[in-house]
Amino acid sequence: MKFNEIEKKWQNYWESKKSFEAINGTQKPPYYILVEFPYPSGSGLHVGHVRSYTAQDALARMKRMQGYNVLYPMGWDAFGAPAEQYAIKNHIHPKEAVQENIKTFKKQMKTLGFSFDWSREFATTDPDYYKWTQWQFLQFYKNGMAYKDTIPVNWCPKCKSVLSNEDAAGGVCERCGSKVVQKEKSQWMLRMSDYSEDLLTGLEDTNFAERVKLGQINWIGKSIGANINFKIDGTDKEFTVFTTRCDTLFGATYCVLAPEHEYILDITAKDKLDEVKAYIDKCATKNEMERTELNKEKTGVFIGAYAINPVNQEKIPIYISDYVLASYGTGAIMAVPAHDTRDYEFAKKFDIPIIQVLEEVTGVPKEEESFKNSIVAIVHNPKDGKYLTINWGKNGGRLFVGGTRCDGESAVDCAVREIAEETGYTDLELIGEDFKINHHYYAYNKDKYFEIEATPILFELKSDKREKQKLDEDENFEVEWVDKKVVEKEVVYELHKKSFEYVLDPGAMIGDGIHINSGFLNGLNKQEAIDKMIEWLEENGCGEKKVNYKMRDWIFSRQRFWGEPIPMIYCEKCGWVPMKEEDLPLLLPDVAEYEPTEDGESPLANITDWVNTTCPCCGGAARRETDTMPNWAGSSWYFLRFMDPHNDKAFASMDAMKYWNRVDWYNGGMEHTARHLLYARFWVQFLYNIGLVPNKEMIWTRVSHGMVLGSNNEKMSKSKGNVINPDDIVKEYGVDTLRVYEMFMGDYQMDVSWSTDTLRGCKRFLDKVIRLYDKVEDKKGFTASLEMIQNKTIKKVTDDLLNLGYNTAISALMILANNYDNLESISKDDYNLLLTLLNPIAPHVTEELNEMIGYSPICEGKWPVCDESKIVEEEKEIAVQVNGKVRATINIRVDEEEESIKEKALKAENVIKHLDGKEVVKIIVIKGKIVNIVVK
RNA sequence: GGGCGUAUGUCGGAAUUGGUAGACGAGACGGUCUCAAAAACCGUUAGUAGUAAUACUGUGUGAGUUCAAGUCUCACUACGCCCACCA
Repeated sequence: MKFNEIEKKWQNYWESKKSFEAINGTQKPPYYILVEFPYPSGSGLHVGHVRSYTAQDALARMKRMQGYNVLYPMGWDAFGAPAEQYAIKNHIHPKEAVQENIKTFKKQMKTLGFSFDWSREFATTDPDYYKWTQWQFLQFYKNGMAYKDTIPVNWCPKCKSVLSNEDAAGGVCERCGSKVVQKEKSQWMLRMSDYSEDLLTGLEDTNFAERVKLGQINWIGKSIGANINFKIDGTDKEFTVFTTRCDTLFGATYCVLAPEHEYILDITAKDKLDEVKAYIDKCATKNEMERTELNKEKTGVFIGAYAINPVNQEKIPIYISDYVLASYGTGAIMAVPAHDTRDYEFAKKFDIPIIQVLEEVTGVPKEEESFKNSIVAIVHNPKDGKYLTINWGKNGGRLFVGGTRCDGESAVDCAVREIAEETGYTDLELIGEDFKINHHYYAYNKDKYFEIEATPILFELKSDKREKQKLDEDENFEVEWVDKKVVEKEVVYELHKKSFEYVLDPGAMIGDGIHINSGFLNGLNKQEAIDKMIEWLEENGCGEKKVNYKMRDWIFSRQRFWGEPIPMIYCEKCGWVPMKEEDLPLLLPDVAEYEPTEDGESPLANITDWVNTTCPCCGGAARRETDTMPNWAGSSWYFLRFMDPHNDKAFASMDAMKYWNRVDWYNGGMEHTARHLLYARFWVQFLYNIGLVPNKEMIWTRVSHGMVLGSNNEKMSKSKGNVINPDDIVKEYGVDTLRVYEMFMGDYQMDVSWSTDTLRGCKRFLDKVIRLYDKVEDKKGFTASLEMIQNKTIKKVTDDLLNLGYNTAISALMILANNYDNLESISKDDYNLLLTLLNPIAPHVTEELNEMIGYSPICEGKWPVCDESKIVEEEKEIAVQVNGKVRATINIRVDEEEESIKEKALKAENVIKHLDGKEVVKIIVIKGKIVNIVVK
């Protein structure tokens, strides 16, 4: 039989037998496997889809054989912009395009033999489904979790359309290339930020992959810092700043308020008012893109007022600048230019003092050290770009000029003196001093440990004028000018290396170190100082510990047609009124024009029949909300619906949800690990808090797969011509080959590129399995010589299918098949075992071969269990190392005594050779693993 | 700029979690079968030297910990993804 006939035959069999339908409430233990439902795009199934669906399918098939009631559902995340764009162009309702695409997807999925429970299929665009999405929105609203706020949106004046951040990347409309502007819009918001802490702690009740958890943690962005109150000089007013670096408070040399800050005009000096107002107005007209543009020159205005630094009562100037965001923290910062990049740039531009309060530490601090002030002098010759170094050769390598400061001598004076003494050059121009470094070292000539505070200083050479060097007797070095490459390669001493980096690329010192110029913080590192400063602030009533989250509330409105209508009505008299629950679903109207309005309202706003309605509260004339929900809405709870998909009384019954309990295994793309997963968890936690779902976390394990790239290692795309269509592969090689290949191609969690060569190798493997049929004899039981490898393979495959080790599972099966192939004949049971283990990945061909030997269908049978007693090895070959190098191997019994292993190891021929003339110091025996003989 | 991840033969990738690096597959080369080809089968395949036994080198770079490092620690480089004036 041809493989396509075999495939059809078994697919029909499964369908007619309803082999994969999950039944709510059976006695079997439930197991819920979920894979992200796709957006049914026009281009059909991607080979990437095939990879994750096959992986989960293999797990589902194994779990069923292990006796679980497996729920492995599939549906469609079918709202979204592409369908709407298509509809605008072709003047048809998006739902028609969506239906067409779903048909294609479903046909492809069926061809690939995925064991989805199709009886539970739905699309987010089904009114029966989005009715409940709308209903849940009403619950958010009724519990005070949904509110309206005015938010700037990306607006393309040419397309007359609101753009997502993605479509507006770089401030340019992705579709037409025109410049994106900001437009204020009143939007629905969900109070997601209220759940920041719960979403963080909830992770402990999940089994998400570590990198997935990290993604969530970073997105939530909890930072523990401090609020610090600054009094405004000469007034009784004060303002509060948020900082994560309160340890640097002694280095604060100015403050900055966001242009939107509420106090500004109250505290601005009279003669500065016009200037300040002008700046505020200018910022207001700038769009978010312009304001957040990278590498932009800093702008700002001094407002003529001063703040009092609470820790040292210093008067420091207050500026306003748009690099401070009103929406984060308190909308005001204390600026520490020495230790913050943005503050540094601003201070340089406005010539504000920079005070270093933290020193980087190099070398290793020791107990008893002598202290010195010193310098590292770097001299640059602008004529040829070379740097002045002194080369000590074997006695210290290449260094810059360095030296110790005499009493009362400034760092620069010291540097000038040392340069003259050691190299003779005197005609220098000072370029700059950089941040001091705290360095620890051991001086051989003095046999002493030193701690030095070293100042890196950069000079330019003005002329070759040179005097005689004044060298001590022991100063025996060459003065050499070398270029930057040589410096980077040969100046390896940490202090000098760092100094060079500092002066070459001056900027804020961001890292950890020890505090200086900081009163009671001196000598402490960053974390110690933060803790101590928070303590001090709280004791002195001028600040407090403050937790901040990056995560904001969820902007829940989209100015689009093809989304769930938001079931809210605006009445002049009653304000915003929710629709009555019994009137849901609020259907999308059936029209054929979806042009957005002139002013960026959703296309729904044009459909007056639909918009105009009556107020559910007073019965008067009212208008519907015309914005729709974001794509994320429907996908935030679809996994609950799969538990009870046909319920018309509730989104899912509590009984059904309690039976399935939660999603045991959820797989999807890495790109969704932050946002989709966070939205879904937020949604569930809210439903839990109002008593509608049984668990606070409804997803247990989450794993993310890597992408399937084109054979050229780039993302598959039509324009690059590297797209592989799964249909073509199926036609030429068969479904099972494609499935085996996609599981074998590489580490499941990492990106892999397509290789048709390797695909052929998988075909060969399946051909070999088919050929093995000719070796099957009508014998009873298992072939004795195969039992060990068989049981090892059972164990390996079972473990691997549960741990994403699909590629190694297949490799183990290949080894088993090779073992079979080496024999003259095998038994039916031998053959059936191989077929069963391979069945989850290659279900069609294995069922067929299994039927040919007269066995009943694998999918109705039991998954084999490893007999541990059969895999105990008695003898083992282990390596013998001499000084860590393998010199021989010896055979030992697994339970062999250490003494006897030692004896054998020492007798091995090649070992004897390597012991010759050496003294054995130690013999390390790791039982059953390795012997290492240490010799001198 | 930040966060996360990755780096192993010609290629995709293994490595019992610190214990014989390169499993399995691909490709290449040589052979068997054949009039021939395909398929299949057998052999070789990290590098260098050697007929061989064997020796040396070798998991992005540099240091370190250890009897022992692909695996742990630190620094660096390159690439990928996500985020980004987040204080």
